[in-house]
Amino acid sequence: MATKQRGRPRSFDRDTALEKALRQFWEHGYEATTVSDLTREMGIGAPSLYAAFGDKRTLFEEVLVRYAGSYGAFGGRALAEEPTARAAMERVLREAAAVFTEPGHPHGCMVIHAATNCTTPEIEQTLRAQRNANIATFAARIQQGVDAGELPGDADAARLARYVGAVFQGLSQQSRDGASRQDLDAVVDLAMRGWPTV
Amino acid sequence: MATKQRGRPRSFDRDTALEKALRQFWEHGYEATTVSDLTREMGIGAPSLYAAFGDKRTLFEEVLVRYAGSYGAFGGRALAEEPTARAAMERVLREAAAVFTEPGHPHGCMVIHAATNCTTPEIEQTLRAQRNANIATFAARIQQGVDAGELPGDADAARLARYVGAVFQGLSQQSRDGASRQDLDAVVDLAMRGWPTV
DNA sequence: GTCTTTCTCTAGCGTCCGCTACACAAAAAC
DNA sequence: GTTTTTGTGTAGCGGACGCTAGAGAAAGAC
Repeated sequence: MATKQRGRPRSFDRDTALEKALRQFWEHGYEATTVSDLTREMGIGAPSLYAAFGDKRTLFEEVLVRYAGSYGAFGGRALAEEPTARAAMERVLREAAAVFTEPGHPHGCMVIHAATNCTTPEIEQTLRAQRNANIATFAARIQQGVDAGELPGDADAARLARYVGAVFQGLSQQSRDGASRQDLDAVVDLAMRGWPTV
Repeated sequence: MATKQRGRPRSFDRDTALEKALRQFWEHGYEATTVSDLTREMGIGAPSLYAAFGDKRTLFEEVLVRYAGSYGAFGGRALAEEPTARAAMERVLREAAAVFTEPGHPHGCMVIHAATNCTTPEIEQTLRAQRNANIATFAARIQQGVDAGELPGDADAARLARYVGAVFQGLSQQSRDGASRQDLDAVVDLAMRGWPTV
């Protein structure tokens, strides 16, 4: 494999261009980002974009994968690495507060904001499913904590997970509306006071 | 005033048509709602729409006023009628959980979701300002509670208000993603556990 | 060098967008 | 009745959208 390519080589770096596309979709959302916006930011012509990435929707789907593996990967790490359910959920929220307000890229969570007003139902549904799947992974981690006796035996993992998800989404909206990392950390402080103890 | 109109009378009820427009904007957002969608749902032709409501943007602004005075009015009532800051904030969240999931109209809060991915910066900014203004009214009510000794003297009204705002926005997103009123009530239960006591 | 393969550029396709000119219809004023 | 005023329907404007045909440019294979 990886045999030498014949023909004229691509004149741009595909990975760099993909990152530029990601930033555009993150900032403006799927539909509000036009192919013209993309080609301008990526520094390439429309035919090059279509040759390298397929159509706009396929490009967006590739952007989603890239996002999940980079800016959106902190959640999975927190779930895997923290010793307790509470520590995992708090770390998810703390890192969200940090990433959502980090300078140098758009604020908030792309999965929450990129297809809010979307006339392509499949795209809207894809992101909605992603959000609900994330909450389901929270619930699974919390249930582990319940089973381990970290939480009261009658604690409802699904409800706690939805609570964390709602706060997470609130943090994202707040960061879009101008809140600072300190502002969001204060929200997390208050949110974690609701966490049940044995 | 109210002297008899000359000329051919309007063949549709303006208020009914405005409510239909509100539902469309609430459901799909400002930009994803086309004039064609509006005329179809309102049951009128495009020239009638433009004669009665001005352009699309002016119609949306009138829809915002109507929303604030109807579906969005519960917040102001809670702030004015409840005796304590805590009761006011909890009622805001409880009524949000109810309204956001009420059958018969779109779910969630229009001010939060109608201009998320919006290429008209003025519209996006108008709704952002509305959201932040709402949080500021929360802060003012909470400060009253602090001054009245309902809360610890060092309680930060602005931070508490932002917390309530974040939970409010999380409830709205959750309702859009399919959460039931019971689901949201459970979120409010947990959220109010974070509220400070003297 | 020539041939083949692949990328890039110009130019423009068809469609939908918000919006409106214009002719006609329906009411009050007279 | 006629005149005046205003709403409605048809039909289409200019522009932006996502996308692509076709010609030329730039590389490896030989």
